[in-house]
Amino acid sequence: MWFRRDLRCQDNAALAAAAAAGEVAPLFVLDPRLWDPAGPARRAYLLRSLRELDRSVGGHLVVRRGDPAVEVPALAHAIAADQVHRAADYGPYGRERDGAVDASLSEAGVDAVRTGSPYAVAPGRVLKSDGSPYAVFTPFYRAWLAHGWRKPAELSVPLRWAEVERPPLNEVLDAEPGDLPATLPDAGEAAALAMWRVYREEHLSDYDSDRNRPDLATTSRLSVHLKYGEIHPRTLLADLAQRRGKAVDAYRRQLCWREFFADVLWHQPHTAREYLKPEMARLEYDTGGVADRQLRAWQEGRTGYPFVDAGMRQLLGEGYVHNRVRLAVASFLCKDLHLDWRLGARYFMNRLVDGDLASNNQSWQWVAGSGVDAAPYYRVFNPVLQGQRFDPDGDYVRRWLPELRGVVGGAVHEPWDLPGGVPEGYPERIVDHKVEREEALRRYAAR
DNA sequence: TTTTGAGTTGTTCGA
DNA sequence: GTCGAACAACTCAAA
Repeated sequence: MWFRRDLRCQDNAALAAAAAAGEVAPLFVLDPRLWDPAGPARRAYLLRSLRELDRSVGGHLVVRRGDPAVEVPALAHAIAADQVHRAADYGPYGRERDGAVDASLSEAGVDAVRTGSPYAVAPGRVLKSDGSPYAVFTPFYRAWLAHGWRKPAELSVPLRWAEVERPPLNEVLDAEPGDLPATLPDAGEAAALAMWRVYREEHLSDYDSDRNRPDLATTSRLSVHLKYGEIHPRTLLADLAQRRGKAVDAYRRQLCWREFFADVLWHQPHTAREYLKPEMARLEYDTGGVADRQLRAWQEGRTGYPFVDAGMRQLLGEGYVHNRVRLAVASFLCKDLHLDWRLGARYFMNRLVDGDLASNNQSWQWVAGSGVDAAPYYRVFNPVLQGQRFDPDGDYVRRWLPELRGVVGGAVHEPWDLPGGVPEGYPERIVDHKVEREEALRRYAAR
């Protein structure tokens, strides 16, 4: 069983298929093509998740480093496996890699068996009546619901792990990188299931009303666990099906956004890095020394707009940002600083512990007006209003900006209006939102 | 086949 | 303070 982005044993269709075929040797390949660009937070998290997976598979996990097209057939040969099981991967690189691995397995006379995917509905399966893919979310959502999905996968026979000679995991796994966020979520399947259980019972019912509130703990924070497949969306959907209400519908709808973006990437792999709407690349962007300094201020959470800065400090501190705040900081980069969305997307992918190529890049394109079902260009987020609306008491801002902890209440969103002026140590605004909003509208209209 | 109307996570303005 | 319109353009499904 070749584990990739499905680091779990429960509700794992590929693992169930492997178990049904006989003794299973669990394998993970640390692939430099994925490891190198992952950034410190995801590297550290993956190492922790692999240790947890090793525990789940009774200490039998084999970890190898290198090109999967070499390492997977090599292990298959060494233990005389007749099948290699894996789930589907729908990313641009994953497709290419899996094709190469399948080819080398086939040469070696080993069956490559593909079962399941990281999604409830595999990308490419939901199509319009004319056979073309959806480009708007709501119709996709309706068709996705109508399409439906399988029940969680169950083992038909108990798992039996093959005894494979392997060096101790500590000798194979790298030391954790430096430059880590101060806190990372607990890794592994058990942690993911526990998170979901608590969320489902205690917070889900508030999801509809409070999910946009970064000051409250009202989102499930399962993104990182979904990213690494420590829990399958089908597991969540099966639980949701037992419940009724607007909160349940809203949560299911958010899961569908993840599937929608994966579907878009599947149909148009180049959108992982490039504009879905190429004409948007003609937009007039700021470049040069000032733009570089402003990008750095944004990255470090020193723009002078508290809601934006709190988000960027949360990214540094946790490798995670609340979804509402991701929208606000992304809008700020694109519309207030007039920078290319790809700069923001790249930085996010470097720092996020839950960084998912499809969700990250399609969402950035949505904000920039270049994606599917994109925000209209005149939809410019006002960082002060967003703060006042979604962090009314300023608790979220104070949590991440120690310089502003002395300010009471929602006034913290406009530190320049405080009686004593901007508190010591907190920067003045690097741009005037009112001016830059007009400038953004001008540039988008002129495109 | 063509038309029509709803949809898309926001802000600002003026009545 | 509240509310609807305006801010484009385009997809999609129903009529």
